[in-house]
Amino acid sequence: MAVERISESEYAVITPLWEESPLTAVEIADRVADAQGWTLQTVKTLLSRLVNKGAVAFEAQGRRYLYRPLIERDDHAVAESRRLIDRLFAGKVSPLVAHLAERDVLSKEDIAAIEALLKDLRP
Amino acid sequence: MAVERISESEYAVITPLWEESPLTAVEIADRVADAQGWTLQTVKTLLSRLVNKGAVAFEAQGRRYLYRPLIERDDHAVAESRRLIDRLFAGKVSPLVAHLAERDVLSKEDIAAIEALLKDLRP
DNA sequence: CATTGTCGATTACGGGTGTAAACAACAAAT
DNA sequence: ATTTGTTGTTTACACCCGTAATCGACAATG
Repeated sequence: MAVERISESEYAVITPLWEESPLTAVEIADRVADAQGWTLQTVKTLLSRLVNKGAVAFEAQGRRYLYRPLIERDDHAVAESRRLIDRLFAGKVSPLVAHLAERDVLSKEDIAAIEALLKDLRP
Repeated sequence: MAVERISESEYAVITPLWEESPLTAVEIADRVADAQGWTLQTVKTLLSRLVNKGAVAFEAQGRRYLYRPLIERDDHAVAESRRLIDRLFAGKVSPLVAHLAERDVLSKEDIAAIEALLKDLRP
């Protein structure tokens, strides 16, 4: 079953699970409280939506659940990136980089990093 | 007034206007019918939402409207790209390129194009 | 035991989205 | 002049999203 897309808020909630898992709802809420300022209830709602979407699994530990991610962070990042690149740049990455460069969104270090990794791709 | 974000469907409808403008609702519907298969009504709904969002303007020509874009294609592309890169890659482009390279999303030509344009950035 | 706290589950609710159908006004055709 | 078609406008409606409040069950505490 293909995993459904997850929303931006759901992404914020699954992120701590990619760093450490399993975690309880309370632990996750603690980790996102700072950046998001959500109540525990909101985090629980987002968690159950993630479960419904097949992106997160849980296992009961006594009366509470331990959550762990079912999707990979990289898979999600690549899928979302491809969607955007397909839609906005006809599937090519160079126009994206060109536009960002034009708008000075690329730092010196970022540019150097891209050049380095592309160089390593060549046989 | 900051222009609101536009949805994916709205993007599909404004796209023909970036290629040629002004256009009537019927002309736009014709141009997207192929890819999207929407009825004229749907296209009109999306057009009026774009107008409400300040992304498209119209001018009455007799009984029908001539639409033209108010936002730039590049501005939109860059804004959406930045959002994604900020969210998924902490604002850096190199991890994006790295992930795509890893998954073989980058064609030979795409890689060459990126290298060329980055080289030209250097003073 | 009875109260209080805590869990997950259910319900809420306004706004956005995808996808139109219905409507009112006007023009074209008969 | 009446019918028919075409315009934009209004209304629809189910589903997703952000953001919870409420509820019923169980646990902890007194």
